Parts: sequence; structure tokens; C-alpha cells
Amino acid sequence: MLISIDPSNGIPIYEQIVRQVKFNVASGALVSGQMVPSVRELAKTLAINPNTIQRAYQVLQSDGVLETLRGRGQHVSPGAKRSCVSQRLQLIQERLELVVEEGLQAGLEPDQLRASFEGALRRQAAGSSKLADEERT
Amino acid sequence: MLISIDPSNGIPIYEQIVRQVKFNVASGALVSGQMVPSVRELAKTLAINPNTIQRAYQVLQSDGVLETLRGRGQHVSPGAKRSCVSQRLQLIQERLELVVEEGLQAGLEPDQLRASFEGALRRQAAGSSKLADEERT
Amino acid sequence: MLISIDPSNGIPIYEQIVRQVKFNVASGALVSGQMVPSVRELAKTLAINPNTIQRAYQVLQSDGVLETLRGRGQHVSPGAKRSCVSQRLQLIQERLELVVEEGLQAGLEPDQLRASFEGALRRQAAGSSKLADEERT
Amino acid sequence: MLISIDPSNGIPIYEQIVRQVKFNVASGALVSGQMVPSVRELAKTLAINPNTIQRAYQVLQSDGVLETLRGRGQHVSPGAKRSCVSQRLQLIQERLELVVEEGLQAGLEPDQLRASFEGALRRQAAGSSKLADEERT
DNA sequence: GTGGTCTAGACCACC
DNA sequence: GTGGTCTAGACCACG
Repeated sequence: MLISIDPSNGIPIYEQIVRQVKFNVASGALVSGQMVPSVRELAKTLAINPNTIQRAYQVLQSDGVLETLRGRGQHVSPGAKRSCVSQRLQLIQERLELVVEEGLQAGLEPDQLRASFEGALRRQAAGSSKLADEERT
Repeated sequence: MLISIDPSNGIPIYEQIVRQVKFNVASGALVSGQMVPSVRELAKTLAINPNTIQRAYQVLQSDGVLETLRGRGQHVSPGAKRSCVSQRLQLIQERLELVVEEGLQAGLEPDQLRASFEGALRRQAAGSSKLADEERT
Repeated sequence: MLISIDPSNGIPIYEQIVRQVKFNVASGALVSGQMVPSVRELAKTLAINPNTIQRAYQVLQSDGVLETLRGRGQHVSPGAKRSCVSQRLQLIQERLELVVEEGLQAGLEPDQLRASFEGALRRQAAGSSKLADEERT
Repeated sequence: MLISIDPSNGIPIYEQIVRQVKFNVASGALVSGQMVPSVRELAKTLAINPNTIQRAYQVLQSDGVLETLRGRGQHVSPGAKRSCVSQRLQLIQERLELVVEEGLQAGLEPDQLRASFEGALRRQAAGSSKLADEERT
């Protein structure tokens, strides 16, 4: 599992952790039942106050992503992957809906929006395939 | 000009005002040279602290949307419309790019994304035309 | 609104606050839209660290009971009463179910349980009416 | 004797063990004089830290349920059954009292509570008789 | 004035 | 060793 924090980007640190853990669960980098680093350990590796990690883990617990095993630590709860993935897809859907709405409100024709969309798709596909190529080397 | 504030949606109130003024300029509801309400007046009609209006106007000034006429108040600067429109289109473009990127990262196929996009387009087109119909009555 | 804290009863302080606020909402002592004391104020009156109050309010927010109004404080969200009441009734129902289950498992006959239940009902009714009488004086 | 542990349900593991041993004594699955598994043995079968078993046994000793036989281990003390049964009945009584009290406080009428109680009784009776049927097969 | 975040350090129960 | 709670004090954005 890889977590990286940017303390100066406006998003609260605990929130960054929450998102990245959910992202890791959704992408399969963290599987159900797997232990996550202890509060103190993660705090040390990220050079962050343990309270902040604690808070992130609390949020993840109340979102049903983590479960604590008494005295042993925290692990990814069963079923977490499914909920994280569906959450993520729903988020994307909502944002797509929103940007389309704003585009139409701004006076863009559906065809103009469609062209922008296809352009974005081409650029991103190119970028990611380039990345994949680089990884292959 | 129509401005509506929601004090409990997380977005700072001054930011809500900035966005809605820019929106109104971009859509033509506010034209260059037109005076905007004074700080005190707007504060009273929105039932909001004058400091907040003041701050919103400051941001709009430094963004080149408003200009102070000494002793007479504020008016929409010449050329504001063009910059607001282009800002808006750029913002939409960026967000579209971003949501496409996330969708691909989440493992969606381009065709799935395209289907979501077309669905959103249909729904929004239907919604807005219905709204226009209602306005016509 | 009346909140009283017992720092030595095992239940975390923030949890005691959460429960009592929900209780007050359910009983109508706090109505939708009403402001609750500010974090600092409540902290002072209860002689408790503001962080602890903050935490209680956070929980109440994520439970949909409170909403923050930017820069002005927190108020009871619309619809909070309904959800608090239904939560409470559901809790009572679950506990009743549980105690009946345990009673039967312990070998008690339904009639014995019923007698205990009626006894409890009589005692509580007597106690509460006595209380009501005392309040009347 | 059957003991099952859930490390992620919030109740301390040693407490879960204490309850289940008392339950087994009350129900007759463990009779006075019968030896209980050694700390190490139970720790191994439950895959739990021996310290935890040790603590559970300590509590059971101070509650008068278990007795140490020097060098031979622990056995159920004489009279343990009676005290476990009475403890259990008292606990049930208390909880019934409490739930009735809360129900009345929540504004429920005695008749409503009674209806809930009878409903719970029916459901549990049905559930347990079905279980008994299944066991018979 | 308001809430929100973060740090530092302490204490506790549990395993 | 683990997580959970609490205190104290600081800083920030917002109104």
C-alpha cells in the first residue's frame, strides 16, 4: 500500500489518507482481511501526528472500510472492496452529470461537448498507454 | 441579477457570491458598465454580513470582473464578459478531462464512459428543455 | 437544553453528549433550526476540553442531527427529530427482542417472562407518575 | 463446552469467554467439579493469546465460578450453577426493567410496549422451536 | 465571534 | 505491542 501526503494542498491530511485507503481498496491493492499499518507505525512513516492517523482510521471505520481487531490492529473489512468500487463509480457518474449540466448551461451545443469529451478521452488514453509502455520497460 | 446563498453547504459564502456574479456576467444577465448593488444594499437583501460582500467584491475586482468608480460604487468592467465566458469554458474543459481520467483509472472502458456521457447528455437536455418549457408558460 | 456529564461512568464524554443531544431532539427539547451552544461555550459550561465537544458535534453532524452554518455556529438540521425518534424506538425494540431471547434461552416460561414484564411495567408506571406528581407540586 | 470468539465486535475477548463459561454453567453444559481446559490448551484451540485466557479465568475465580486445584488445574466450583443461574435471572430482570423504563420515557403507551413484547415473544418462541426441531434431526 | 485541523503528550484497556 | 479517549494549545478560514 502506498500513501503520499501533501500537507499544503488544502485537503485535510486525514481526508487524504481516507481517500487513498479507499482508492487502494477499490483498486485491489488492499484486500479484505489484510491488516493496515498500526496508527503509530503509519504516523512514523508519514511523519505525522498519530492523532491525525487515528482520525482517518475512525472515518474509515464508520464508513465500513476498516474493522479493529481488539489489541491486534485494524484490517480491511469484508465487503469493503465492493462498497469502495461502487462509491467510486457513483462519484464519477455524478461528476460527469454535473459537468455536462454546466456545459449545456454555458451555452455549449451537445456536439461541442461531445467533441471535448472525445478529445479528453483520446488524450487520456494516449497518456495512460504511454505510462503503461514506460512501466513495461 | 439573481443570487441565492446556502449557508450550510460548505462552500464559503463569499465564494458563492463570486461564482454567481461571474455566472451572471457570462450568461449576459449582467452586462459591462452595469452597476452592481452597493455592499450595504446587497448585504441587506441577502441578510448577510457586509464584510462577506466586501470580500466577494474584492475578489471580483482582483479577477477583473468589477471596477470601482470613485464615490459612485462598482460596475462590471469592460471585457468582463469575454474573460468570464472563457474562464468558464476552460473550467468545464478541465473538469471533463479530470473525470475522464478518473474513469479510465477506475478501470472503465472508453465505451462505458461514452455511454455514461451520452446518458448524462440526454438527461440534462431533457431536464433543461423541460425547464425552458415551464418558463415559457 | 440540559446536558450533564459523568466523567467516571465508562461511557466516553463525547458519546454522552451525543446521546443527550439526540435525546433532547427526540423529546422535543431541541427543535429543528434551533442553534446549539458553540463549541467553546459548551466546553466552558461543562468544564470540558473544546476538542471533546468538537468531536461530539462531528459525530452528530455525520449522523445528520446537526448542520453547521458557516461562521455562525451549529443548528439542529431539518428532519432530525424524525430520525432521532425512529432510531430510539428501533433501539428499544431491539433490546426488548434481545432480553426476551435471553429469557427463553435461560429456561424461563413465556408466562414467567410475561409476569416479569408486567411487574416492571407497574413499577415504572408508579415511579414515573410519582415523579409527575412531585413535579406538579 | 462450546466457546466462540469474535475479535471484532467490541466486547473484550476475556469478557466474551467469561460470559460463555457462565452461560455453559447455567445451562448445565458444565457441571460442578468438571475440569475446564488448561489455559494453554484453551488458548491453542481458540487461537488466542494465553494472557487473555488467564485473565478470563481470574475473573471467573473471583466470581466464584472456578476453583484452582493445586497442580491439577481448574474446575467448576460447587454451587457455581446456582449462582450463575440466579445472576443470569437477575440480569434479565434488570434489563427488562430498563427497557420498559426507556420505552415509557420515549412516550410509548403501556399497551404499545405490551404489543411489542408479545411480538418479540412470538418471534423468539417460533425461532427457538424451529431451532430445536432442526437439532432433533 | 464561529468551526476545523493539527500537534504534542498523557492515560487507559486490551492482547 | 494495539486502539481509544482526553487535554492543552496553536493556527487557520470564515462572518
